[in-house]
Amino acid sequence: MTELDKFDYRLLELLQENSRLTGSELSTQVGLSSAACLRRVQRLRETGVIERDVAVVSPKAFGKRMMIIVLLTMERDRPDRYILMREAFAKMPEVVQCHHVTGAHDFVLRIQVADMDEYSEFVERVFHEPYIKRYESLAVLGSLK
Amino acid sequence: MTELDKFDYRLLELLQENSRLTGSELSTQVGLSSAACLRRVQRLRETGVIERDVAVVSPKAFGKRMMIIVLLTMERDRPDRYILMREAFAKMPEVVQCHHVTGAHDFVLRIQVADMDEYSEFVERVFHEPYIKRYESLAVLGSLK
DNA sequence: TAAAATTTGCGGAAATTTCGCACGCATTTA
DNA sequence: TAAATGCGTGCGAAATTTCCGCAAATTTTA
Repeated sequence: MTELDKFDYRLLELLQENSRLTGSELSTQVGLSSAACLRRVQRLRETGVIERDVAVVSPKAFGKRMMIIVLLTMERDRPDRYILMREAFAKMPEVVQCHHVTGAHDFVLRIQVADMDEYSEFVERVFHEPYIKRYESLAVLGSLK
Repeated sequence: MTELDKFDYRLLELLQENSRLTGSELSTQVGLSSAACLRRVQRLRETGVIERDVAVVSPKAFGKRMMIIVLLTMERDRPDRYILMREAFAKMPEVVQCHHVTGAHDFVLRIQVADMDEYSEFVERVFHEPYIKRYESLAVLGSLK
């Protein structure tokens, strides 16, 4: 893949904000013709610089009003457990993000639920397992980006 | 806003995966005409159920190969500092996500940088301030979603 | 500096989205 | 109960957007 120039960076910047911008809208912002913009965007997609395009759905519209970040520490006896955990988290609709990390904790999860009841039910179901040593819940008051 | 039905949920599910699906592609998956699908999607956007559409850019394509989660604890003397901090974080390109949380920590940041040098430079510049009491860096080994 | 390769802008063609309209279905109103 | 009203559908035309070929321009290579 060839190098990205300032036009590509500008396009990426714009599309990260709003991927529905049309060729001519991009054109006026970037200073290239509409066709040139679209060609470059197409290429950015093909080469994997743009991995995918997604719709961001409001959690509130789904009635999911609470966000919680969980720091998870597992028992150290079974390293293969990490892979299983990741796969399990991937399937849970409450888990909107999951990072495997180094340090005192093993996983950082971002959880989205309707209310405290739903969360405590989730905790009961998922975290009360023998191979989970500790978990710390941080309620999110507000977010950026 | 009126209630969402199973067609809407199906559309949201599909568009969260790939927001570039065309009307006719949605049509075959959902079982409504192309026009009906697009009308519903348009409505979901207007009513804010779909907040926005974004391109997901590969951090690696930008040379940002390291992801770090930071747990930040501030001094408790200046509550107004939180707002300033959030605004400051919003402007930093390294900070791709920022949550203000309750509990032992105050902020959870997700940081994206090229390498350790760039990270230590960032830490030096941002975290070595008198009103920051403590920070814990968790290097991300892998992520889901 | 000349040749080669890449990218651009300009149309027109193809694809996609938007819109008006008539219809069916359910709920409300008289 | 019958008529009226509202809402969403499918169809097809119009509008918009994307895609693609081509010649000119620009950049890279030798």
